[in-house]
Amino acid sequence: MNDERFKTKKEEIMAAIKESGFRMTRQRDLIVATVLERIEKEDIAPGMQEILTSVQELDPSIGMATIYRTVEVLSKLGFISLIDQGEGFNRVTLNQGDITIHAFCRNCGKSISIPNEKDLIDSIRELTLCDEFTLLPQAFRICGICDDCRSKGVSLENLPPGRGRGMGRRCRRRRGYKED
Amino acid sequence: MNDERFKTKKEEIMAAIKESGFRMTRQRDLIVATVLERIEKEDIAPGMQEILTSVQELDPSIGMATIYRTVEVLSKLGFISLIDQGEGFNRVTLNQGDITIHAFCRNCGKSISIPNEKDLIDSIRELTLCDEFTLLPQAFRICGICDDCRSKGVSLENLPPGRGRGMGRRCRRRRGYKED
DNA sequence: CTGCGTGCAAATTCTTTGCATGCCC
DNA sequence: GGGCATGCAAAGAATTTGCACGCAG
Repeated sequence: MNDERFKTKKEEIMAAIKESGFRMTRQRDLIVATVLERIEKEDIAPGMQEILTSVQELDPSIGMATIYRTVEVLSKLGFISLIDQGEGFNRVTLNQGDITIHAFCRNCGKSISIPNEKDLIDSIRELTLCDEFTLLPQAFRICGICDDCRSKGVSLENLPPGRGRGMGRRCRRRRGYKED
Repeated sequence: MNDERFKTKKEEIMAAIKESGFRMTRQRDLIVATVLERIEKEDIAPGMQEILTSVQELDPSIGMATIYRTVEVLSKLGFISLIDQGEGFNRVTLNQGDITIHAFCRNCGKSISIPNEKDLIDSIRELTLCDEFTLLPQAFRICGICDDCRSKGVSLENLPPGRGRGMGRRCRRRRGYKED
């Protein structure tokens, strides 16, 4: 993914934000740029916390609420999708056309490229076009075990927990709990 | 889905629980039965709260923690998957073989049957078997708009929010939110 | 100017866990 | 009888929101 396309995408998004009646702010500019950079240059679907951390390197005053609110706008405009990989939080993926497939290794979390992704997308689109219902633009996640992990002996039997929102979390800290 | 198969499935699960070293309890029996009934008879992927409510009709002393803990066991044994449809909570689906596809209408929430589901499953399996990575047993969700809603004029443009864990929730009720 | 967007902190919801006690094997 | 399972309530994490103020248009 070259700078050319990166810039084009960013401008496309910014234009759409304005056209839709939303306002273009310094914060939104930074967030859009950060998300695009993460996704397009590192091929990673970033989590909300990661986005916040990156954005705060450029402007520490930006808070998490703004990240969520901007992501909501981008989602409404159809540019991104939120996917839950069972890690306990959502990740942001860029929509490629109407159907995006995101495969990852459930052991190491790495993105996995699907050899015939286009064909698979076509299969999904074809099978669901047949008049039963209208497919919405969306992102699919496929979980597997990558080659590296597999060769290290990781298999279905010895996978780490990782199901549910935080299932298997262990350490806890105390925080003032409010009762009313 | 007839009673015969329902019973068989339940016994299969209960046997697996014991064989794996877990214990079979009155609570687990009720939960397994309830989940199977919901899924196989009503063709619905129930949420945790729904399961609790149903189970409590049979035994009001059972708490949510037990539901979560039992679901975790069933998930570990590979019988079910948790899927997040962007509603703010997980739903439980029964794994059919290694790949399950669950399509639903993003407007009314109804389950949608995919005409050529088997073919689509084969496509996924085929494309991902090719030595890049090992596909894990899992459930996919496909969001669309069902025929009914579509004919009522629902389209991509006027869909209710519904993305993220509660994104777009508007009316909130106080803490003790129970459906009854 | 007008009112959307932001920052902050508190609130909310779903989920998980510590602990005392129950009951499967 | 030993130890996993359960119930309860508190804790925890991610996400959302109310409010006062800032800034885009």
